[in-house]
Amino acid sequence: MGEKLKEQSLDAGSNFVPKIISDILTEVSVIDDFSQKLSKLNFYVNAFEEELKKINAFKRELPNCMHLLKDAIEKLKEEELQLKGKEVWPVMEQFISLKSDSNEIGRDKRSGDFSDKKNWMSSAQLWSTPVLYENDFDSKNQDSGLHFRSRYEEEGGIGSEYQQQVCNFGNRGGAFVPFKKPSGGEMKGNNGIVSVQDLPLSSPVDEMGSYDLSMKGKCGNGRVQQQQLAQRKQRRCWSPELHKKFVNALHQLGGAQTATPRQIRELMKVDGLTNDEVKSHLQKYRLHIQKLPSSSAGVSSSSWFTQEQYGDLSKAIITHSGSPQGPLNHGGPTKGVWVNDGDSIEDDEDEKSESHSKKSRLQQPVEDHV
DNA sequence: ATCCCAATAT
DNA sequence: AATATTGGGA
Repeated sequence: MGEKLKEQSLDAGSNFVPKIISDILTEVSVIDDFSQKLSKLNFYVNAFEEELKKINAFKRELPNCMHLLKDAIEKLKEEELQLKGKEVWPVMEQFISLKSDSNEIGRDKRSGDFSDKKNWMSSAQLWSTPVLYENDFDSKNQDSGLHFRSRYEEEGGIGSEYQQQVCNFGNRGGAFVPFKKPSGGEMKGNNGIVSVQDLPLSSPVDEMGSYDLSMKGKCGNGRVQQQQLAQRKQRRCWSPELHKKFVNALHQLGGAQTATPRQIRELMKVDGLTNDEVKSHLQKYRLHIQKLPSSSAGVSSSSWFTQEQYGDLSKAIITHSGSPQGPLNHGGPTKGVWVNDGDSIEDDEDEKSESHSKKSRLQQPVEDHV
C-alpha cells in the first residue's frame, strides 16, 4: 500500500514538474513577447522624442518669424496705401515679375501676400539651419560644435541674414533677393584633411564663401587672386584662452624679446599649434607691446586682436537667443584677452632696441627674371 | 598667413 | 657642400 501511494505521488510529482516547466515556459514566452513589444515601444518613444526636439527647435524661431511676417505684411499694406491712387506700382511689378504672369490691379493684396508667402517658403534655409544644429547637437562631439560655430561666424548667423532679407523687402520694395547660400561646402567634408590635428582651440572657417562674395566687387582686372585658396591652410584662431597660454609661456621664458617661437610653442603644449603660427603671433605681440608700453592700465578693452576677431562671432551667437552654443574653447568675447597680461611688458628688453646691425637687410630682389 | 633671409644644425 | 630647421622681419 505504502509503495503504491508513493508511486502515485511520485507519478503525480513527475507530472507536476513538467507542467510547471511548461507553464514557466509559457510565461517566459509571454514575457519575451512583452519585452519585445516594450522595446519596440521604446523605439517609437525615442523617435517621438527626436521629432519633439525638432519641433521645439522650430518653435523657438516661430515668434521671430511671426513678427517678421507681420512686419512684412504691414509694409506691404503701407505700400499699397501709398500707391493706391497711382495706376501702376513699379514695386509690385518688380516682384510680381518673378512670377510668370502680371496680375491685374484689383487683386493686389492677395497677390502680394501670395508672393510673400512663396518667398518665405522658398527660404527654407531659415528653417533648415536650426534643424541642422539639432542634428549636430545630437551627435555631439567637439568638432561638430566647432563647425556649427564657424558656420555662423561666416554667415553672420541666421538672424542677420534673415533681417537683411527683410530689410531688402521693406526697404525699397525692390525685388526679393533670394537667399544665396555661402556656397561653401559643408565643413565636414572639407575638414577631412586637417582632421585630428585641429583640436578645440582652432575654429575652422570656411573662407571660400565669404571670400568669393567679397572678391566679387574687387577684381576688376579680371585676375583671379585666390591663388591656391582651395588648399590654403586654416587660419589659426587665437582665442583668449590660447592667447593667455601664449602670454603665460612668454613670461616664463623671460619676455617677448627673449622667448623664441619654438620655446613658446612647447611651453604652451597646445596640440596642433605650429611654430609659424606662434611666430606670427609673437611678432604681432611684440609690435603691440612696443606700441603701448604701459598697457597694464588698459584694462579689458585694450587688446589688439580682440574686437575684430570676436565682434562678429559674438554678435552671431547672440543673435540666436536659444542656441546653447557649445562651451568649447572659444572663450567668450566677453573676456578681455589681454587684460591681466598688462605686466607682460618686460621693460628689460624694451629699451634695448638693439644695435640693429643684425643684417642690413640687403635682400636683393633676386632679379633673375631675365 | 606667407615670403624672404640669415644663422645654425645635421 | 647641401639641406633642414629655426628665428626675425616684412
